Amino acid sequence: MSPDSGNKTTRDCLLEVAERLFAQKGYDAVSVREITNTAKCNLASVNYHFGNKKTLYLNVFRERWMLRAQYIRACFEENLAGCGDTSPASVIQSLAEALIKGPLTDEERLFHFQLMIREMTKPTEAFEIVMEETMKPTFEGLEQLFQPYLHESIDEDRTLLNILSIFSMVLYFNFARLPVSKIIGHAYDQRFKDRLVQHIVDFSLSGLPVKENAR
Amino acid sequence: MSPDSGNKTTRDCLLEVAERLFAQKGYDAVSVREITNTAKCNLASVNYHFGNKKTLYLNVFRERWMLRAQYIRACFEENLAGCGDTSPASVIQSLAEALIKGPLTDEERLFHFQLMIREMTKPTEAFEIVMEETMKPTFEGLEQLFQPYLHESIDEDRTLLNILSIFSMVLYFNFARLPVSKIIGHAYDQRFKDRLVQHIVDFSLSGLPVKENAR
DNA sequence: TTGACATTCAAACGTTCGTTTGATATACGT
DNA sequence: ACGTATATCAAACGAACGTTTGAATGTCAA
Repeated sequence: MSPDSGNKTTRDCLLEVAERLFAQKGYDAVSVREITNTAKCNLASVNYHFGNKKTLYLNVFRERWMLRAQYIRACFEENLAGCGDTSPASVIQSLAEALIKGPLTDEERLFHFQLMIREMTKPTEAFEIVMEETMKPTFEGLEQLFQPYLHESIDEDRTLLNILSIFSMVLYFNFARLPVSKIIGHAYDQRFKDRLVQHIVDFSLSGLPVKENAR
Repeated sequence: MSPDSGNKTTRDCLLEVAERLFAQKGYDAVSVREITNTAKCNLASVNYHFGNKKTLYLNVFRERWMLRAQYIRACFEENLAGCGDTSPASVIQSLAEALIKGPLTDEERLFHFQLMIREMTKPTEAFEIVMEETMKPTFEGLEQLFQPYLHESIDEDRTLLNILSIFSMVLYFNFARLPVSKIIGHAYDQRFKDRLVQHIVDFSLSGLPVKENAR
């Protein structure tokens, strides 16, 4: 046993290193040699433990990505339970906090959403995992939570568009840190993340803060 | 002269094919051989006309991406001029229409935003082009348009966050067609795009359509 | 201690990559 | 018609790729 350092198995070490590199550079830009060198193990170990590079990538989603998605979901449900009600304000607040501050470290969160974005721009087999086992259930849950509070005239499609819009903001502020930082002019520290959550809640509930007489 | 078909030069043909493939698959997943085969020209022509693969990629941004960004911007300004005023509703409507229906074909629009997303997740030298020459100027213009209509208490940062939120929706609905289609349950036809524009305007101005007594 | 199994290792496999080369074909001013 | 610059071509270059191999090492029940 000679993985990265500590008592992790070579297999786990490969998954950990692979996740970081795949998220940062994308599947094709990372070589098996780069993974095994970073993990300080033999070149052949990827094929020994996972069969091939593609299956390693897939297992990053199965064994790591899915786990993180479950953490985030659990955090959302805890946040919401702590609110005492299921008003849209509470739901959005709980969701934004789980996704932007949440249970993950900054690094984990970045990898998580980078991998997600990569699957959306160039879907592989992992796309099904992301969609069917994570996004669809979450969106259906949100739909049911919002339903009683929305105007009766709002059909299902519009509710989904609203949820997608909230999701797009969370996703964007998570993966596009670089351009956001460039435009806003400061880093993603704790204070900024608090502000981000507040902004997403405000914007989702009221849109632009326009003067009444100017609409 | 033996490019793709018609009277385009080999150089232009290479740029055209390269844009499509880079957008669809990403820089590393596309080989020079795949580009030159698709463009029906010789393997060496990439190096003859552009020096190397990386410079070809960069020129896709310089000669094609930037041009499209200018078309979109011009379309936005036309739309806004047609509105007769610069109220937030008119600005957002003009912006959403330019970006979602706009002057580009569906294919062009997809490539445009896919390339943009790729630069945001893994920036190269092209990132500077996207940020400094396109996004920053656009955002500053929007900021000045919104300013007179927003509550005086709103500082610059909050205005930028609002603009980024609108932008995140447009970006998401443009590049994430696959997951959006999967969740909404139908394709990106003209009717859906009309609806999308209307939704973005509504959501940006009012947020969720929540009953008054439930906020 | 032995034998069976799981894991790690250095080395090599054939393939594909980006790039270079030198010959050949075409276009154009003189 | 000639000479020069421009463009295209087939072929080859060395390097890096994913994967395979077979020997070496470690682990542990019998």
